[in-house]
Amino acid sequence: MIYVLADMEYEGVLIDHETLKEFSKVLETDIGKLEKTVYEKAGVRFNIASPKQLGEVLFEKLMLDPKAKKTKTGQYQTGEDVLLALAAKSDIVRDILDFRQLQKLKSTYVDALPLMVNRKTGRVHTSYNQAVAATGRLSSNNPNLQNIPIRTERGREVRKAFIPRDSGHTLVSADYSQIELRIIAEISKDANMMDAFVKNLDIHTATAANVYGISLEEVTSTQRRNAKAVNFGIIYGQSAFGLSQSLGIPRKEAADIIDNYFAQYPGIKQYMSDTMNFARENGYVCTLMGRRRYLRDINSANATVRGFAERNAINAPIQGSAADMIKIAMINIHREFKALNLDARMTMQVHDELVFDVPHHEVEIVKPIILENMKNAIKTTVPIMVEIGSGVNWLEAH
DNA sequence: TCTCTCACG
DNA sequence: ACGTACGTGAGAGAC
Repeated sequence: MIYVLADMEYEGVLIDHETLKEFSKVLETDIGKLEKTVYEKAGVRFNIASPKQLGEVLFEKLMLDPKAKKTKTGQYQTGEDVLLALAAKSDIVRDILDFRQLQKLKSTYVDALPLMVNRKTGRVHTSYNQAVAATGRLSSNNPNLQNIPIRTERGREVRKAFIPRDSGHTLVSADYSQIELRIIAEISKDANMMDAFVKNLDIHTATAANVYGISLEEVTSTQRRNAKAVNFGIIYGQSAFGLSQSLGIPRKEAADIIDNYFAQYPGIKQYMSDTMNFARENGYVCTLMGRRRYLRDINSANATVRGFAERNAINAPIQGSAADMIKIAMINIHREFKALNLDARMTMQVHDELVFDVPHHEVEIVKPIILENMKNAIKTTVPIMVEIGSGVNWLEAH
């Protein structure tokens, strides 16, 4: 793996300066407008980027919430969830949320990435760390290329600035579909969930049909949304409280959904209790490939501390097995590219996605190599699906 | 250097 | 009564 990562780091990625420079100006203008509006609505100039000052303005001057909560250091909480709850009745809060989003984009990505370009190569060279994440995932720093925006319209603009090395190349991106849910199906051998993947169903729709006892065609968008939240929450050991918070529904309703979920997927319930028992007796848990995560707090007398360790015990084999799988795929793809003397290069890894810089004439050669190696990295019963695309920038390739 | 916030899977 | 979903890295402010 070291050799693969070294080659990726040396290779680096090309950034389109002009796109980012232009975007930075646009953001600066928009941020300036938002600042002005916020000052007018607040009746005072202050540093919006300071959580301390912002909390005082919102909760002492404007009295937006008499029951505003404070952090353990005595500051008002001004996190996104807090502000979103106030946004419905206060347009200054909506402006502040917009300000935050744009400020983050500008300072963390749009202005910072060009400064990371290497003088000699003209490219950005991240570091991939193999021994940071406790689950076996990689991490990336200087700069972090594993958290480039994608969820919002304006965030996606940043991805357009990640481009091939020249006009003779194209970016190819391949990502695993629902890899963690496939792995929990594989590890738990739950018949119902395996069946959904074997039939290549939309897993969240299939889960909704199971949980609500209806046919696939009858599933509403709300039911699918609820099922999706449970599918994700389960991977992390989420409680009824947590599910009710994330969906904005009563705790009783969340508890019913979870009960139905475990009734439909008894193998997953079994996996969770087996894994916790294993951890209690052995002090560690294992991935499919035998990687261990030690859990020193698994038998702690402190329920909160123990709860954290228990959720780690459930999550680590899932997240860690997915990490093992993509690493094996990377080694095999790297080896095959070398053997065939290809000019295509692997340039980025984002947990379930690989990105390549490929000469046009090699695109149709590398696609099957990438697909086969990603799908077959580890022998599984559950089918593993990979989506692949190409384009003139990272957003288009995705 | 710590805290808070927020970007990603 | 308490806390409540896992894994990261980075920027800005405050001290």
